[in-house]
Amino acid sequence: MLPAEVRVDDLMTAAADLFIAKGIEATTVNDIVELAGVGKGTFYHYFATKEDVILALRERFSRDFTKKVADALAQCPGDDHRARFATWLRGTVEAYIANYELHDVVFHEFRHSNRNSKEKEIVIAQLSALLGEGAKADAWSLPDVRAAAIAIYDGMHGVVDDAIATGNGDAGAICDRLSLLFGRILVA
Amino acid sequence: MLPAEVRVDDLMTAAADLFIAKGIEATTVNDIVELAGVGKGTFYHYFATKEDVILALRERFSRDFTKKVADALAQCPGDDHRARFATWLRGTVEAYIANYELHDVVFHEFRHSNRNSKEKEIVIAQLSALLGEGAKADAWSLPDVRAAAIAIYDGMHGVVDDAIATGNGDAGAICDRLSLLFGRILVA
Amino acid sequence: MLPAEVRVDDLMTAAADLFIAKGIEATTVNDIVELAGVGKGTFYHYFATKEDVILALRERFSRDFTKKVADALAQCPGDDHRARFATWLRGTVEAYIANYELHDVVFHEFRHSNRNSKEKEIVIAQLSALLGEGAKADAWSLPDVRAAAIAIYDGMHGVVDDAIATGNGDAGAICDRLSLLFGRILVA
Amino acid sequence: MLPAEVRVDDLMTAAADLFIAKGIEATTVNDIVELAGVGKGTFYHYFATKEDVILALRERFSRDFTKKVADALAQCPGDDHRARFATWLRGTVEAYIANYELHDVVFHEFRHSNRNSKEKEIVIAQLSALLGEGAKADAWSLPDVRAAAIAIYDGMHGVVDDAIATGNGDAGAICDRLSLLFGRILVA
DNA sequence: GATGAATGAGGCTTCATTCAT
DNA sequence: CATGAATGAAGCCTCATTCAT
Repeated sequence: MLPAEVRVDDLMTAAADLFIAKGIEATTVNDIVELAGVGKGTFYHYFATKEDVILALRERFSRDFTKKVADALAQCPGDDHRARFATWLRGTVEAYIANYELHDVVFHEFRHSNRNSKEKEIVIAQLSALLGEGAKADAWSLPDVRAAAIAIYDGMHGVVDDAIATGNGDAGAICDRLSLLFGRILVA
Repeated sequence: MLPAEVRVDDLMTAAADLFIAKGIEATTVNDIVELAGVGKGTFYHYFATKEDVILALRERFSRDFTKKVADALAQCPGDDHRARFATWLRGTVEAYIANYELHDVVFHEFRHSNRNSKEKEIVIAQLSALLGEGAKADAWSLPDVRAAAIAIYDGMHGVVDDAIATGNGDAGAICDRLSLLFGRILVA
Repeated sequence: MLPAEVRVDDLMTAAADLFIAKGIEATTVNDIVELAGVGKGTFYHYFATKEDVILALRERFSRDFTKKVADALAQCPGDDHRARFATWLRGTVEAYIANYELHDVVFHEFRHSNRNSKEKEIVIAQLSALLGEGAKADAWSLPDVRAAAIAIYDGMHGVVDDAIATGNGDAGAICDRLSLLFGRILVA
Repeated sequence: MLPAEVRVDDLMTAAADLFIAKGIEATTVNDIVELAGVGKGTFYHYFATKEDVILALRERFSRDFTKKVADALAQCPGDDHRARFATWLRGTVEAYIANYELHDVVFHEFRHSNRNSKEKEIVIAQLSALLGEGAKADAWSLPDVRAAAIAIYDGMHGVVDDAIATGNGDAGAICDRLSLLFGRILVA
């Protein structure tokens, strides 16, 4: 009888590992509890359904992701907007590379008819704010901040995915390439 | 006893409608044959497995998509690279808006652990070629054509998704916004 | 691949036997298909849920029951109302004795919040008609035909149950006792 | 930490309410403790199993029921047998109407293969005694006291059920109708 | 006394696929 | 060609009960 948090965490981690390894559908609740080393009832003590773990994983992922980037940004002088963008890009790429497998599985493989998830919205809001501040301070001009944020975010995803797929998974190189690309968008 | 093609088409269309409405997993072969108005055995006459329909749907979607854009490009003078890009963008956005629901379901919901599908590769190749030609003709310069193609393509997807989600699904307005954005990337 | 009716019947009979022997709750769908000698899927080919068999059993029971009594009554001169009541009583008691186990299980053990089932209503209507005709022909008088029908029907059930429980399960003797009792109700 | 009796009573009442509302099977021990506002362990302090509550509920119901009728009868002169029967009828109908939902659930829905419960036997014995005394005193004659008691008791149940179902749940009117009916049985 | 986390056996149901007609 | 009855493996989930705190 450990504290509830420990169990929940064990179960979520076990689930994440299996989802990554075998996919969501192929992973059974049995697999999860076996790997977590608890009884099946325990799973349902903490999660109402199998879907629930996925949702919890999503939230945990987003929370971690957003926090990591926010922490990095906090280290950055508030008025050097280009540096802030570079920091955002670096943090985002690194966080994504570190966990893209879980990201894939949890955000793409499982979509219960929610095209634009709350989670993505948070990330977009974070980037939009950064871009908006830069625009306000005339570090760059942007006719449509939100569209730019989305294009940059999804563009980043695509390029990183491609880098991973083609084996060029080095965060530094990817960031350089993306900086060049997105630098063109962030002009006066 | 209609010609086989008609049957196949009926089944694919029924499947597509159901996949969009209920998702792939929730759609059973029973649902499909019922909507198509044929017996269950007929399904297995034309498709080896349920997966097969999805694959067929993917191919049909890609074929249509690529063809539509290629046709539009064919109308365009080969040396006006900016116009060609505008044409590509317009065609792509329109085709995507017209069928994004099927696109979602068939390309995202079903991923047999294939991060970069053959189909996406074709589209990227098409755009890369266009961008490469423009670069070669000095219409613009591009340090990394493939990265630019991917970023533009995925960026476009994200912005269109957002436009649809927020109810601004007008192709013209979206293209204008995207032209402004991507125009910045395509500079000398 | 036998005709559908055969399978349905096999399954219903197997279910009935098991319900009687072990009770509804204790009987699993597995038990049923095993006894019926079919695959588990076959069960769900014909019945949507386990409850469905119970409902089907109810209807079959009622249909048989009503028909048996109606047939017996058809043999009876339409104007000898006392004889008709005796016939009804005899038929009802016999049919009930022959199948009270199934009756118990199917009508009492399983009640999905339906106090007065459609099935009972049919039987009551049948008896009410008989009593009403007798009253109209002055074979007896009855201030409240429906109440009398219900009291007689449920009273019969109770007495037969008691006879069965105490081992006096002889239909003839039971009918004699009941005739005496109910004869008092059916007076001018 | 209330006195044990209070706890037991809270649990029984919670259970009764839920059994009535959702049925016995559908009611979980969790539901019960939640409604009672106690921990799950507490339930098992006072009841060995879930069945135990049902049994306890049965006994409480029967005790209350029998007592109520016995009290009413005690007010009645011992030699006015018709009045005594009328009192019995009135008390029984009223008690039943007041609690028929619990009665249903506790006596019908849960039957551990006990067709004739000990509890019913008590009630029948009570009525049999009353009828027997009347017969001995020549207030009426009865060839089979037990059969009459059962028929009257079950007949009463049926008629009251019907009255409730058809919305004529007035105890007075029901008793009038039943008096007329059963009065015919209780003749010299 | 009171709690509620932990359990695990076992039930119901789904559904892709086959194949005799 | 077309059908749909038959299958059975496999999954999700329930819930009464226990027991360490």
